[in-house]
Amino acid sequence: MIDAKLLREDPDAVRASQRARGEDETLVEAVLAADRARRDSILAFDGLRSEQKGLGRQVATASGDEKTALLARTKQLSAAVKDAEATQTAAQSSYEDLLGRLSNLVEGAPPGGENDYVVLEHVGEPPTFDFQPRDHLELGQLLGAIDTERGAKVSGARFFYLTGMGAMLQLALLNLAMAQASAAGFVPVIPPVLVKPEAMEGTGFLGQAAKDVYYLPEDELYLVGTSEVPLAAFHMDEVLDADRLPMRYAGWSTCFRREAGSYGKDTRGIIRVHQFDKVEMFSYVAPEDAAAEHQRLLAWEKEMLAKVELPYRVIDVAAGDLGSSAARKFDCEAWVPTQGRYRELTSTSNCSTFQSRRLRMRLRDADGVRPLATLNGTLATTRWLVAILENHQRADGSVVVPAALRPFLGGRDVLQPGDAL
RNA sequence: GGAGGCGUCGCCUAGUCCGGUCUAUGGCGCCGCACUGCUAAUGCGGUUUGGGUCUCAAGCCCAUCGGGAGUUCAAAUCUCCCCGCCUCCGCCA
Repeated sequence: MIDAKLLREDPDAVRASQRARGEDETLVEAVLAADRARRDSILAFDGLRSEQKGLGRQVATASGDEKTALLARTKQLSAAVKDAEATQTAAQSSYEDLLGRLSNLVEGAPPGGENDYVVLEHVGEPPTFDFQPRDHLELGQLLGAIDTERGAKVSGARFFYLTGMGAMLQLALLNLAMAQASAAGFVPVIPPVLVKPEAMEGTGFLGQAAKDVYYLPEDELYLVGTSEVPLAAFHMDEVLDADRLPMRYAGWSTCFRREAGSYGKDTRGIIRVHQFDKVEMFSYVAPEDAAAEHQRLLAWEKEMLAKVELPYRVIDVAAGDLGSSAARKFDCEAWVPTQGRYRELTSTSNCSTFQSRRLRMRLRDADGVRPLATLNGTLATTRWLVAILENHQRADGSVVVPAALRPFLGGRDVLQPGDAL
């Protein structure tokens, strides 16, 4: 939810943001009209209610004929109050519905759509092989690490088993990420992955992303596509003391995505799957600190990528490709040798005050209570295994384990085909 | 799954049976002021959140007693549904 006051005072800024995203500009007019209707209805209701309360106090102390007369008047008024209240409730909810459809205000993202990102930097060199490199699935099968056939047999397309060293490698990666986050001051969290509609709605995933969300109608619960959801909703309906900020959490969770509309895309291997694991960073900060925190999250992602020794580039995602909650987004994309291109491994979004308004989270400082900003960023996912396997492979199908991961694998420095667990 | 209890503006708490100056009591904490070498103590005042009005502020107004619906001229208080917490019983690990 965007700042209603800003919308009223500077609707052009909101129109410009909608335009940059390629979204409906005329929505701005509709919201403004609904806002006027809402305020009119509040004015009418408050006035009547005030009168009713005054009369009520007189009734309480009156008696006899005087009381009878007062009761007659107040009875009439009561009907008018009921009408006004119904009008107000309707006006309020239609206003909120419209306001909720506006995406967050873009802050500095390049204009354009999916292909209009700006490359900010390249880090590391793509490896050169004097042999024909194998892709991650072939390596995974050689190493007994990835089993997509049985994944499909048991659960369907886009499901897989991690077995043996594959399972261990993923645990090592996620543990390394948790260790880094914890050392940086993040509170480690293992959150619930089934959440109420309120949490899903509040984080902005029931808008344009709704088709990618698993829903359990019997229980009215959603499976989260990222621990961003439970981490953002963690402080729902709370007022946080400003001197406790920034508050940082690192969530480890399984993530579930329907991947509707991506049929035929990345069907091989584990690049795009319905279920994977992820360590996610999440920050609550003062709005004026959000841009700086965004850079810090990006720096922590780069630190993690350096630890697993992957070549990658950083892109500034274009306005039209942002999620509805994000004001700006940076992705780190690792080189995938067999695809000859960079693929997203991390994504960090500055949601400014958009999520905190929807989830009714505020900060309290000397000046009073005001919204706060939320940001999130990826620290490791199952997809990282793709890049690690492919970039660190050797001619015999073995894979060199990056030094930072070895302590989490009992000191093992190479994964060998035929390795016993 | 069955039975019962509880939920009040940071924390604790009065009020709910029997609806009406509840415009929600008191304490703790916190903030401001006064007094005082300093601190402490004491005294006085303030202290939920959201919204509306207003150029801003102050002020004023409305809503808010877990959430929703209902009864009533009037609901913290009565009725129903839901949520959460606790206790006991049953069942399963």
